[in-house]
Amino acid sequence: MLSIAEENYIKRLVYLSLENGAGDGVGTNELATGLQVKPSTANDMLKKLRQKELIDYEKYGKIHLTELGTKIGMEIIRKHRLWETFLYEKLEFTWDEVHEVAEQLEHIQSEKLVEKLDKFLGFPKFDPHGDPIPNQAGEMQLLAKKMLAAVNVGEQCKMVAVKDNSAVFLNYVVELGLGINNQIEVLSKQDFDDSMEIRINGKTNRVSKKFAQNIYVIAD
Amino acid sequence: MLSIAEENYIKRLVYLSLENGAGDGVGTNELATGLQVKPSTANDMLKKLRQKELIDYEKYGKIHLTELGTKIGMEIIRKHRLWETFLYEKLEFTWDEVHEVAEQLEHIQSEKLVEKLDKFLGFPKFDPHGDPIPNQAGEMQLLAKKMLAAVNVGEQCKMVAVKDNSAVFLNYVVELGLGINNQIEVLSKQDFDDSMEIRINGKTNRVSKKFAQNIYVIAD
DNA sequence: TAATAAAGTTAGTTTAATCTAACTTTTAAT
DNA sequence: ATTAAAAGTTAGATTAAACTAACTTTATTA
Repeated sequence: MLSIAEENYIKRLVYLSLENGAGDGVGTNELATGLQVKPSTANDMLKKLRQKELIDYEKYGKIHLTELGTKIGMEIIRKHRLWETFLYEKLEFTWDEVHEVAEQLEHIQSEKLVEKLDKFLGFPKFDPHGDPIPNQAGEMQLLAKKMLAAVNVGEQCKMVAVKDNSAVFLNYVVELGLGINNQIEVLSKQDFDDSMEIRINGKTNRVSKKFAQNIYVIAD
Repeated sequence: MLSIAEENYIKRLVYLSLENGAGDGVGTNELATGLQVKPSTANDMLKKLRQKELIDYEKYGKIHLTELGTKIGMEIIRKHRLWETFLYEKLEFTWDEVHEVAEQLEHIQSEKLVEKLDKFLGFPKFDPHGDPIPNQAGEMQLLAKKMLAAVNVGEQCKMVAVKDNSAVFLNYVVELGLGINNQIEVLSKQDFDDSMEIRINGKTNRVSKKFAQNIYVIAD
């Protein structure tokens, strides 16, 4: 069984592998930064994880998760997202509060707990941030998510997730009356600063480029 | 903030203090045995906990929790029993499965989580084992749980827990129409074999001494 | 009450996860 | 193509929580 520290390294590796795309692999410094540890610390842990056959890499080379490592990582993400859903749906936590507590809950070891929780929540497919929840086999729906900034004038879309999970950003989102699965229509764009006018539930707002680059949508 | 190890020592000290009664204090070996560590390990931790003013003791003397130590201990027990209740009531865990998982969940740090969970469960006063759940202030109903076998003829009581968790026993309990919080009236006792006649929901049954020694009740 | 057992303590070691500082390899830029 | 910067590694130190072995104090009992 893995320690909490080991689980955190594996989880971060899954996220970074997805971000970097395809078989690009992950770097030591990148990983260390993401975990807020020094590269030397990450390096030590990487040796241990390779020993346990959860990752694969050569000295000075990129890190890749093995099949086993990926499976374990997906389980942790599954737990994280199920707990986020629980906190949001059942305990009235807000969007920005769920993450921190889920970071702790994701390390609880009990297969039965995860499956019962999943059932209790009605087998949700997405968490409150709109991110897909992996199933028991570690598979998850990849929805063709894109940035709001990439939507053309006159088109409609549906918000599915946010990129930035900070409290300041999420508060702003809520203030705009925007939530998961809400429709957004792009009314106009300014070439000068890439700000855009959008309509949410009949209400029109102007949002910045930075904002539009932190909202994930799907075509609608 | 306390580490999981520190929390486990404090929790065990609360239980042992209650068991030993009044101001008797707890011994190092007793504590070490309860936590499945060596006395020397416990001794080191005790120094740290004294440093943090959670306990009070002199070299070679008995250990007493301070007011702060007791408060923290009761919070951990509160969390443990709320989680047990959650697992039992909401996730269909059985009586004997809840403890192990609650041992992990009790260490999650989030005041909001505890209070929201309490509310979600409808502010329960007892956990699935019939043990009282401390309130936010750390106070709990001290119910003098006793064996059904110890109830006098003519008295009424309420079942709060079972001692034996075996399937054969639990099946028998169910067959008798007995469940948690059910009233039981002791109608008569046979001095010969200590069997007793009891009334459950208007139905009268004769049960053995062995049975009566495996049902916990409180006066009613 | 003296001897022995039980309880408690100390000193020194181990392991996991972190750090700093110094070093090596790879990558990028002039 | 050299060299400087970035990325990655190694060595040695630290802290928390555990251990063993040896020791001291307190309690028991013959």
